[in-house]
Amino acid sequence: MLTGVTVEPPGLRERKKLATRTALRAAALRLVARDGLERVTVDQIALAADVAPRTFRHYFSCKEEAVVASAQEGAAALVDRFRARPAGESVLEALREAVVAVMDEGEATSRDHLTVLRLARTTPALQPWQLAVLATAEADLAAAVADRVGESGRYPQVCAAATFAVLRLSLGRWLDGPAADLDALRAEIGAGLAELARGLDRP
Amino acid sequence: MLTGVTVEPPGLRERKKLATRTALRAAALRLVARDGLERVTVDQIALAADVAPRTFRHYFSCKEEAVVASAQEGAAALVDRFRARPAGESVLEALREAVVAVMDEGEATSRDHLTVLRLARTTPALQPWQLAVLATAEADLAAAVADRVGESGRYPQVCAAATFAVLRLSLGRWLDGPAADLDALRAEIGAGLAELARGLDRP
DNA sequence: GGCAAACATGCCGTTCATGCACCTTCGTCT
DNA sequence: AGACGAAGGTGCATGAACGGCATGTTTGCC
Repeated sequence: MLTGVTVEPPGLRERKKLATRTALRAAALRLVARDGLERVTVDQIALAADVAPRTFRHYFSCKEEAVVASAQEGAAALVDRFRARPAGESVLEALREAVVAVMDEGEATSRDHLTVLRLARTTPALQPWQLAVLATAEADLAAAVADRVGESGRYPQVCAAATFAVLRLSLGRWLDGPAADLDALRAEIGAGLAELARGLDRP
Repeated sequence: MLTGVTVEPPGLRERKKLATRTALRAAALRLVARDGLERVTVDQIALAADVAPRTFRHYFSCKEEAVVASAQEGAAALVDRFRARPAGESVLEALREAVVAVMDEGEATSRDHLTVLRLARTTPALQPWQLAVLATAEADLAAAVADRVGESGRYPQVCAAATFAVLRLSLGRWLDGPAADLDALRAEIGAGLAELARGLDRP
């Protein structure tokens, strides 16, 4: 099992809650990707997700948060894959393989994640919320790194923060660059992580 | 000269504009630090800064942005100090010394910066905006690093992103830790940057 | 002095955001 | 099985936020 939290099967209530949340974030992403952030209201998102407008704010505090929620799932999946990597790999190796694993599997999730990234680059108002998502996932990744190396000091935090920074940069550079295929993205991320592994100082 | 942008002395209009902006961000920080983010309205901030409520949104899109604007000045100062470091120092050395220089000088600015950090830790709604400030400064720092090493590829971006990540983490760890003096903060930042210099991988 | 651009302000409508009360649905206990 | 408590979903009301537009005022430049 990859998710290390809930062991008992979630009840009907939990599943409905998750379904509502998923419907809301999917609707938010779809509408905003189609019409632009400014031309979508919370009411429209709620309507598209078949819930009352008031219900929307039980899940998200604003439409920006709903849009980037898809990226949150991707980041959480990355942490799960990292925890599942064999102990033989070094920390950065395991991280790189986890990234590759996440990209290779969930097609729909992966595409949502990339859609969010594209949106965040063209819509400045989304950037703060996208960064907040990364910061949240960063704490989880730091805990996972701490578990892996058996040490809970500064290193896991620095490692997690630097990794997500490289991930964010690499995706940006990939979207800016000429080659838009996944292999180019893997190479970009690998090169970024290699720089972290090698040490960042320069004379 | 440290600021490498404007060469001609700014006219009266520019100075008044800057004064208004400064008054607004100072008022925002003071009121929010005193009463909490939720209990301060944009109208109150504008009133305290002696401008019309409508004028506020010519400068900031929301009160959160006004509060973290103080941190933006601190980050911009760091980039300036980094550019001023002698060429003999390595990149991370220069960054560390720039941090020390910023902390040692501007007493008022430094305290505002730290106040923002403290607020951002107790007020989750501020976190996205604080991170956005760092991301903006990150681009400037990457450009400065590129100028220093004479290379505009991936390395400057990774270096700037990792540095700001370490800075953010170190300040957080310092605020959490027992010793609240500036020497402890310098040590924390130095240790974090040393980890970046050494390379982050672990077996 | 005069002119054009930029800034500050007021007005107004839309959207956002949240507290409160109520209803429905789910989980659990007996 | 039936009942009860808890939690989610909904509607309503209210205050704040946000942004376009028109207007007066200041600034920079000729």
